[in-house]
Amino acid sequence: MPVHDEDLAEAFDEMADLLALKAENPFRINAYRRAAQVVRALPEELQSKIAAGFDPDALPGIGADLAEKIRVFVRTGELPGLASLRRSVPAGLREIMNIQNLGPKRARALYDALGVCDLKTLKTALAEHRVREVRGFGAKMEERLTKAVEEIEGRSRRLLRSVAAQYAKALESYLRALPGVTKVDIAGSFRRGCETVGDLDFLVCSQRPLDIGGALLEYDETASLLAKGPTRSAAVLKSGLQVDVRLVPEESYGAALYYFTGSKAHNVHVRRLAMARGLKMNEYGVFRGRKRIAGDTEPSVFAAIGLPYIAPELREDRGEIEAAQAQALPIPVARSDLRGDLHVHTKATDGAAGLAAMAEAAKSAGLEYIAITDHSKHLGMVRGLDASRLARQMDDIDALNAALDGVTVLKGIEVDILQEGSLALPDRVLKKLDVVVASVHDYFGLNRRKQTERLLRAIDRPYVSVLGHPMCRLIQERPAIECDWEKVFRRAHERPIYLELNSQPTRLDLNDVLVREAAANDVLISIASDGHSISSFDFLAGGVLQARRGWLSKNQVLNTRPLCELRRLLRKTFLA
DNA sequence: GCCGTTTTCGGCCCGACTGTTTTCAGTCG
Repeated sequence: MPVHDEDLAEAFDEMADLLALKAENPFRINAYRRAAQVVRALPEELQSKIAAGFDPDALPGIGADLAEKIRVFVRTGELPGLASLRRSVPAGLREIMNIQNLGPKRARALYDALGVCDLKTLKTALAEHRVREVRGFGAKMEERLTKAVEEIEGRSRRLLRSVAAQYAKALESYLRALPGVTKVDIAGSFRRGCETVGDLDFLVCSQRPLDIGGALLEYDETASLLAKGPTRSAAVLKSGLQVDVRLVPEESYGAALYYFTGSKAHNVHVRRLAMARGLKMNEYGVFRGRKRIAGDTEPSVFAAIGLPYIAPELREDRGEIEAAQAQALPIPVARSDLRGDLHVHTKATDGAAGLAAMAEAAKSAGLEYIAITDHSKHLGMVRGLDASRLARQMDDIDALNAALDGVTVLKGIEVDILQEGSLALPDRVLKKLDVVVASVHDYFGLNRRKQTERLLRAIDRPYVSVLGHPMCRLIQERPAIECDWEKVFRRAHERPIYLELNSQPTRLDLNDVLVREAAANDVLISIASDGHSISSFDFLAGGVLQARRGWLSKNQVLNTRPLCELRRLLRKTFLA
């Protein structure tokens, strides 16, 4: 029976929630939460790793007990102890303990006092004003909970980073323009470049700190103020996005920026490290005894605890701290390292602009080359190119290149991978091109074995250069295909072909974990816009963020190469 | 339940804010 890492992580999370409801040892609870997080960050599924002899005890935060539980889970799909725990705690309490302002303690208190055992009974108790009678609760809390329950039903979910960016930039400008404000930064998951963002964390330095809460209340886009204090204010925007604004003194700005950038797991780990060195770390600085020894800038904080600077995108406690200690951190690729884009559409198929316009836009975006990769003709792609239209486009590209200065257009195609792994155009057509991006656009639901075989067969075709948006996911809309990525990466390396990191904000495909794994298999990554209009090259910045989260350095990215070297690398993908 | 450059036992990150208290617990990030 296939057992997935996400199922295991969810079981660990449930274990933690139920133990919390029983007010068990918080450190034991935390051990389960940590285990869930560690499992979620794994690039390869545990079931196959364990089958190959891997000992889960080797994972950080996993000891003898959890290792045994993992082995049992992988074998049976059951987490030892979870079933009996479920019987001792009402199931519905789990869903309400994650409501804002309700935690395990309050959820339990409502259950004990009122018999509240799920969302429905909670709603009733709130409506009948029985909650305010419970010891530890009151009218205010009742009001907050009522609001939180309403919000849950409206399902305010995480926003794509690119969407959150619009709200973030507007509020940033507003805060920056306030009298007395000297510094503004956006920290949190936004700064770490996460693909989705749940809230926005602002850091502010101001000579008039007491004004900030009021200013936030007066902001056009503020729906309601959640908190207002001398160092922290919080609000919900009309967009549903929650905003936290922290006020910090200049001398603590770096420490606060570091602290509020997170991730939480990274912070906890680094703080343990500092503690082992006899230092104390918080958002105000690094302290030896009472003496602050660092804190005005982020680099000063790193220096004080004896670590090299770690880029925000890496701060997930996925090995970056150990790498930093070993002086083995990557120098993450930057947007300015990109010289080209190997996945671009035109109005010949579903794009909005013509060849020349896309080439000029690429040049303005600082690129030296692009590959035009319109769709192949296939089911569902109404205007996909057949062999004759493709031939005409190739002639057009020759003519355009003769006229262009400072940017070169390569001939390519985004060819469909058919259900059995063959391609939608014959080899004799593909071999005339510079770049062949092969992508899956249908049959997403094949099982793991079939999907893996399909991709391996496509990789083995003699004229394929890049596997396009390999996971085929749409963030928050469509899950990734099931696939043995380890096999795909190994085959891509042997062949060789390259893997795409598609920069469309809804795709970001490969994701951070798999990008890192692909690069670890010595597969070059093509960071591509998949552009359909002249503004699409802006997406590359988001792709680069994801690449940085996947630890990629410049030399691991295909399109950082100068054109002549790129041509050489592309020729290597064409067999015979 | 994990873990060890003071420890194999006794720790485990830490401060802010709120509401409900009468000195603090719970939640959040």
